[in-house]
Formats: sequence, C-alpha cells, structure tokens
Amino acid sequence: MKLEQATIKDIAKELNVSTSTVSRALKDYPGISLETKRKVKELADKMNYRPNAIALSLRKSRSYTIGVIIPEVVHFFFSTVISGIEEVANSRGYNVILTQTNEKLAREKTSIATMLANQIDGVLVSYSKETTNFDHFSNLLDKGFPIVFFDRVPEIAESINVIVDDYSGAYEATKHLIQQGYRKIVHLSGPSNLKISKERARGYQDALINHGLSIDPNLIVECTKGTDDEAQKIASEIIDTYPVKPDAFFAHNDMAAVGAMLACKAAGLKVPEQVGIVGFSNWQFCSMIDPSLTSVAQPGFRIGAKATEILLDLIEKKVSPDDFKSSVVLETELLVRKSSVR
Amino acid sequence: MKLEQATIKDIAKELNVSTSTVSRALKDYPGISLETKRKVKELADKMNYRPNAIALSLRKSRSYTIGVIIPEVVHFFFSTVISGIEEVANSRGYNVILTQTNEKLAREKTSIATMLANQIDGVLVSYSKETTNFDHFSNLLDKGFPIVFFDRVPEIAESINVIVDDYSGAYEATKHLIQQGYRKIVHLSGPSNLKISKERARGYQDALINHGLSIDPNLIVECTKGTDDEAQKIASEIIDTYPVKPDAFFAHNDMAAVGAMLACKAAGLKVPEQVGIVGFSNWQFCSMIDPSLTSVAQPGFRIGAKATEILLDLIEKKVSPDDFKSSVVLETELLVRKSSVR
DNA sequence: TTGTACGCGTTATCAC
DNA sequence: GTGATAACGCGTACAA
Repeated sequence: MKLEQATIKDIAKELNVSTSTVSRALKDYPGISLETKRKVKELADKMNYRPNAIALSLRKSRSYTIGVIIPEVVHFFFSTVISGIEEVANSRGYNVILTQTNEKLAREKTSIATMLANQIDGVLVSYSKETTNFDHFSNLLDKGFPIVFFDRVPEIAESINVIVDDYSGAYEATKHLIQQGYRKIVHLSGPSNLKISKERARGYQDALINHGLSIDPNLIVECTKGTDDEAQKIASEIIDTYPVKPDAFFAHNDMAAVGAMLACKAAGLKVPEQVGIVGFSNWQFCSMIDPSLTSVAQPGFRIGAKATEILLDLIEKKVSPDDFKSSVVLETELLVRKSSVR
Repeated sequence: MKLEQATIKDIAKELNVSTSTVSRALKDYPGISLETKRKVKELADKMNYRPNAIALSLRKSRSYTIGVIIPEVVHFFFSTVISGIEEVANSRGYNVILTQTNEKLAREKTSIATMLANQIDGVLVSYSKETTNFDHFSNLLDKGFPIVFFDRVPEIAESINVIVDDYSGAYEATKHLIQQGYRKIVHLSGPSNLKISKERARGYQDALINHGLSIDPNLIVECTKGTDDEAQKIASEIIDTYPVKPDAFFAHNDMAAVGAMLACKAAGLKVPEQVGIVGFSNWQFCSMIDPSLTSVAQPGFRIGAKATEILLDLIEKKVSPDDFKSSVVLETELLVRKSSVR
C-alpha cells in the first residue's frame, strides 16, 4: 500500500548534505558544485525519485490540475470534447479531474465544491439542463477564479465562452434542405432553456425567411429529452395528424433525426425521396445508418482543446479575462449524406 | 485568481483560540466546550470554510483520488465504464483523475508516473493495444499498490481483473447464428494480443465444434483496427474471393459488424435473408441501423462500478488482494435484433 | 478544556 | 558552495 516513494530527504541523508542542496542540485540552480550536482542526480535516478506533487501544490497553492464538469460522459459530443481537453491539458503538464453531473444541478454544485477543496487551478464547465441560476459560478468569477464555459454557456456578462456557431450550422442545414426542394420543413428543437436550442431554432427560421418561405409555428416542436424514441413518437404524430404533410425534418440532434427517420419508414415514406432529414452533431453512427444521415458536424475535439488553451492561459496569466468580451465561436460543417439529397 | 479560501488559522485568529481547538471543534472531538464548538462552527460556516484537501493529502499520504487509464474516451464502451467509475467513486468521496493513452504505451507509462506523483490512492487500468510487457504495472503491484484492471487485463498472476465473459458471449452469439441456420460463419476477430480477442475467438470455435461444425481457419480474419472501413474491405474481399461463400459474420465489435453489413449490401447480399450478422458491445447505434444489429451487450457501467468498488475496498483495506485469485467475471447478454433472424 | 509543537515534502530566504 | 529555517494547511501527541 505505502508506495515508499523516495523523498528529497532520503537523498540528502544518504549523501550527507542538506535537503536544500538536493533541491537546488535537482533543479540546476546556480551555486552548486558540479560534483554535488552529479552525485545528487545520480542517486535520485537510482532511487527513482519523483517530486511529490501534493507537497508542491501545498507550497505553491497551485495544483496543476483542472476540473471538468459535464452533463454526461456517455455522449459522443462530450466525450469528444473531453478528448480535446485531455490532449491539451496533458501536453501542458496539467491533470484533468472529471465529474459528470447527470444533468443534476445539485451534483454540479457539490462537484465544484470538492474540486475547489482540491485546489484545482481552474475549471471547464458545460452546465446541466437543470441549471437556470448561475450564482454558484458568478461567485467564483467575481473572485477572479478561472472558469471557461463550453457548448452550454451562461448568458452572464463575466463568463468566458467557447461555443460552436449553432445559428449558422442550423441556417446552412435548413438552406440545404430548401435547395434540395423540400418546403414543409419541421424543426425538432431542443430544450428551450438552452441557448444552443434557441440559436438553432433561430438559424432555422432565418433560413426559411431568407428563402421566401413562411414560418409555421406548428412545425416547430420541442423534443425535451432528445432521444430517438421521443422524436419518433413526435414525428409520427406530426405525419399522421397534420393537415399539410411535412416533407423534411431538421432535428436539433442526431438521435432525434434517427427517430424521425424511423417514423418515416414506419409511415411508408421514402427517405430521401419523399422526406429529407438532417441532424446535428455528426455522431459516429451517421455514416453507418441507411440512408446515411446528413448532419451538422460540431468540432468537439477543437472545442475542448480551445477551451482548455484559454483556461490554461488564464491560469498562467498569459491572457486576461478582459480579452474575452465576446464568445469564442468555432465553425460547424454541414456533412451532406444520403438522407437529404434527392 | 487567488481564491483566498479561509483556513483554520483565520478562524483561530478571529476567535482568539488556537488552531488545534478549531480543528477539534470542527471534527466534534471530545473535550471541547459546547460554547467554543458552537462559535467555531458558526464562524466556519460564515467564512465558508472548506478544509484544504491538498493539505490533508500531504498529512495523511492519502489523496482520496483514484486514477483511470483507458485507451480512448470517445468510445461507447469505455465512456460507459467511466460513467460507472464516476458514480461509485463520487458516492464514496473519491475524485477521479483521467487520462487516455490513445493506445500508446509511452503515454500509459507517463500517465502512471504523473498520477503517482500526485499521490493517487489507486488506479483502474485498461491497457493500450501496444502494451505487451507489464513490468510498469507489476513493479507497483509488488509494492502493494492497488491496481484493478478491467476489460483489457494482463495475464499475470498478481493482477486483479474485472472482465466480461467474452467466451460465453461469443459462444452464445455463434450458437444463435447456427440455430438460425447459418453455416459458413466468418469471425472478424480483434487484435490477437488482447485476451478478450482470444476469448471471443475461442467461444466462436467451441460453439462451432459443439454443434457439429468444423473450424475453417480461412474464416477467422483479424481486424486489427476495428473500424468499419477496415472490416468492410476485409469482408468484401472474403465475399468476392472465397470459393465457398460465407453466410454469416460474427464480428468482435459493432463497428466491424457494420463494416460487414455494408460489404454485404455492396455485394447485393440481403441481410438477414442471405447473410446473418452479429456484433459485440451493443453500441448505441445497433438499434438505429437498418436492419438493426444483433449484438452481445457488455455491462460497461457495471464493469466500471464493480472495478471501482474493489479498488476502493482494497485502498480502504476492507478486502485483501488475496481475495481475488481469479478474475471477477460479469455476464454478457445477447440482444437479438433483425440482422441475424430469418 | 485548551494550547504547543511537530511533521507531511518542498522551496525561498537568509546566513555562513 | 552549502546549510538552517520558515512556510504552505492540517491533525494530533503531549503538556498545561
């Protein structure tokens, strides 16, 4: 159990020098004889000495650890973001400590608390669906604690945000459907308290208007859960009961798009001949399903990487919070596949 | 930046008592007057005091943090495992620090090293595809450092392993194909240095033999990368060039199964009428593709949860390593869908 | 009932 | 060129 890691003290004792000498020798400080330096380094190597990061943290009040708070790990987009975070943090010598909130506000708060107790240097956050009040974040921001939000970002003045251009992603997707000749386009939207949902809906609406189509409020339906089952039910109902049959679905995520596709198949509607479908996020399965699903790709890895770079720069004072008055926006990319081309 | 967290010292000064008194009052130690206790707690509350976990770690040489080393985060199975780990660790008051190796041995070694420097109490490992030598783990095990392996486990005596019953999962999958009347069953296997690959291949072979079929070595093909592209190429080649046409594919993972499915479609073969297909892992997309994919479900969440329970029990000395002479094996479940039923 | 002193591992500061 | 000491925040054996 006890790892019995060698300490600077052990080396000092063995060599009959002081701990300070050892410390300096190891760090190539000036004013240490080459001879001593050599001996110390040699022994350190032999004893497999590794500085105790905890002791360093205590001394410097810096842990070289950042926290990550996300709603869910089992999620293609978020896991991709984590991958980007991991990559950058690792290459810059930081550890990543992770918690998922499972979309619970309470969990979000306790996570922050324990992370702070662990002296993390900063935190990356995508908040839970339950979160509507941001005091637990603003308190920290006011004290100058480094926080970078990504994807799900609060609409408060002090926050530093990294997001994708949901508006233009949705705009391009809708425009694509229109250009393919679809006219009655349903939008399966996300939870309306999330800014990303609003932006996607706005992009959808503007695309319609700019192409001379009118907005039919009946064709905008909220899918709160975002699962394929839920979307399938909703889409089936629209197909069965609406007087004017829709000829396309633009879903706020890929699961919902699949739900719509299944509903079409069940109703005997051919995709893409009769109904066009576009999703959002470009999950792995998009290219595997039949017909393959057109989707708006979000650069998850880059979001994670960018957010981490900013956070670490903040921590290391290479940039100031004032440099981020407006959100950092990364571009989406529409990947056209079979589900929307006729 | 500086969070200026209140310390025990601040409270002591404010109240004109010693730090030890404060410490004891906060922990309800005997021999503290109710009055003092009340005052201390009140002020601690007011100052929003949180014990500094780093200082505690240093003092107790216990960090209440466990490390997790996995090949990839963007992976349905592994992210599910992480979720299970997170859940249990969190509920028992431990932090989780995460690194992905991207299947690189070098990364695996440095990860372990930095985690140790951070005084983690134990580590959960699923090793990289490059790892063939386990000295960097056995060294630690020999010193009694708690490690629990999951999914990809080393075949060394001292290791504590949590795995799924790959053998029986593969056996059942193959048996199912046979019972559905398929006879020329191809096995798209995984990298042969992974034990899980060997076990799955063994289950496949035993099922054939026990049902009176012979094993054709030509029908066992290794897919090292495990991507759908790779599998598609391999499957196409088999379909095109083999004298005896295969009528089923049992793949070591779902991606490969999808590759096989695409290859069949490209060759004009109907699934499941002419060719049956079964995958492994039950990724989310299995139910979304058409035809839906029969797959062997691995209880990822439970693997993560179980491995973490064991690790924490080891750390807290509730169990001894000797209690785990043999691997902990969790059962798989064959989820029959359309791709294998005619 | 409370305070003093020390140690966990490291480094900055001052002294020799 | 090297050593002694204090400090980071906390818990605890020992004193009072």
